[in-house]
Amino acid sequence: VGSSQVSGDDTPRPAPRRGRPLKTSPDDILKAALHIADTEGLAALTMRRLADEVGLAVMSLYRYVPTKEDILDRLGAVALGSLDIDPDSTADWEDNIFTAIVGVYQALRDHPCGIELLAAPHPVTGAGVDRLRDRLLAILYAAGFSPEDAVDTITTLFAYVIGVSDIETSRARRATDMQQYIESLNPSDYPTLTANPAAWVRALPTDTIELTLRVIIDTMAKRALH
Amino acid sequence: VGSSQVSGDDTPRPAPRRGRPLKTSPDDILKAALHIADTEGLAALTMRRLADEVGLAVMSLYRYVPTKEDILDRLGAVALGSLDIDPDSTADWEDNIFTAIVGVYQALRDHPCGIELLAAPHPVTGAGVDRLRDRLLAILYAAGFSPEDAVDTITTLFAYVIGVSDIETSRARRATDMQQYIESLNPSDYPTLTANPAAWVRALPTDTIELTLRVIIDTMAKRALH
DNA sequence: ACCTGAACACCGTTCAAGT
DNA sequence: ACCTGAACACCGTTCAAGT
Repeated sequence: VGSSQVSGDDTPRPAPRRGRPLKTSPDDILKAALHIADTEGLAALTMRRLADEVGLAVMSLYRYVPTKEDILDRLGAVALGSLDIDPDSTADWEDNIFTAIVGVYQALRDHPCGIELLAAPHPVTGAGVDRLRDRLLAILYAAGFSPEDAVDTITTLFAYVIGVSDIETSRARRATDMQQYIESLNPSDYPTLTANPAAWVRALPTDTIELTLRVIIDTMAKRALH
Repeated sequence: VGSSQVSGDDTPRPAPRRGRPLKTSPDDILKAALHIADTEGLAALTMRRLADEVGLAVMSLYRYVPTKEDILDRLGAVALGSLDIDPDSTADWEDNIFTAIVGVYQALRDHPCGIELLAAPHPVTGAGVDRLRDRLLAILYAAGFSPEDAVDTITTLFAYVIGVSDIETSRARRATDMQQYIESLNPSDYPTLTANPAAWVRALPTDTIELTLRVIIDTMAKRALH
């Protein structure tokens, strides 16, 4: 994770030779965009806001970036493609899958905007994400999974990890008013919910998340490998 | 599910007595909003688009609905609150939880905008959703779960169900171009992924979803009840 | 060669005017 | 009593003009 090179890799961008020096770079703009989207949500990512952040006039952004949609594409690639999946050949395939998917989860926690982008109509692609898909499949194929079982397993693991990240970041973004809201409900209408308002806003513990992932892997393996 | 009454319940709205008859009702507006948001996504839900749909000028909407945010609130309540959870007292608590969470999944499939709303910074509340939370907790408390274990179990099940719905609807909305994209990749870079482009766009089978839910319930029960 | 303001078609919403 | 257009502060983006 955490490489400072933020741009997609398949985009050669030769440095300018002469003339006025550039005020910034596509990479810096993308880094600023990622920061805004992660901390304030995708809705806060505005061309005007972004221009402010990098100290440029709005229209100057278009010198570095073709369109806002392109920024979103690259954001998805960065948020989810920054992790390196290097299966440990001495480890169980179960451990390799587990480690990889925990990496995905951590990437989503580091970059909450990744979740919003995964939910968006636009598919999240890019070298990093595609490599991730490819490596996960390779691990499962090597373990004896059929293509269908392998994809179902990856989808199931992703679903869980996306769902957890989704719940956690939307909870985190909306401060603490959920507990107040529960406390304001009529106890006779919602007796069980109001009996313990604090429990509901509790974060899912890491060991529960990891246990669930391991159980999913086990279950899918049993089904796929008879 | 499927009641025709779409409004929240805690909002008494007395019928007008005299004067010009109303062109429409808050309920009809909400129904139209739900339709747009479900079929075209939350981003397509525009006050202007909504006004068109109900045959009103934009500003006339504000006679029925205080603000767009209020519409979104009610949308969440409708999308997720329309299901009736009535635990069968003759059945296992496991079956009751399973049935309820499958109901949630179906509600999310019927109303994809529910997913977008759950990911939004605004919490999804309303009588239906709160009752659902209350009933699920009650089932688990009765089974002997601690408040923390109960909430963790519900969160885990919700996470999975939200993640699956999220993946499925975003796949559905983006037509079929993901397969084309995979086919366009360089096989030497992504050998496993490109070997079977069709497998990736496959929908998660219902029995895999149900198996996963049952396994999660089992696992959490084992942990919570020693 | 790089940067930027005015302008356009959108968005939600206020407010005063129409019937 | 109900409906609605003009107007405002936003949004992404085009295009012509500034240095």
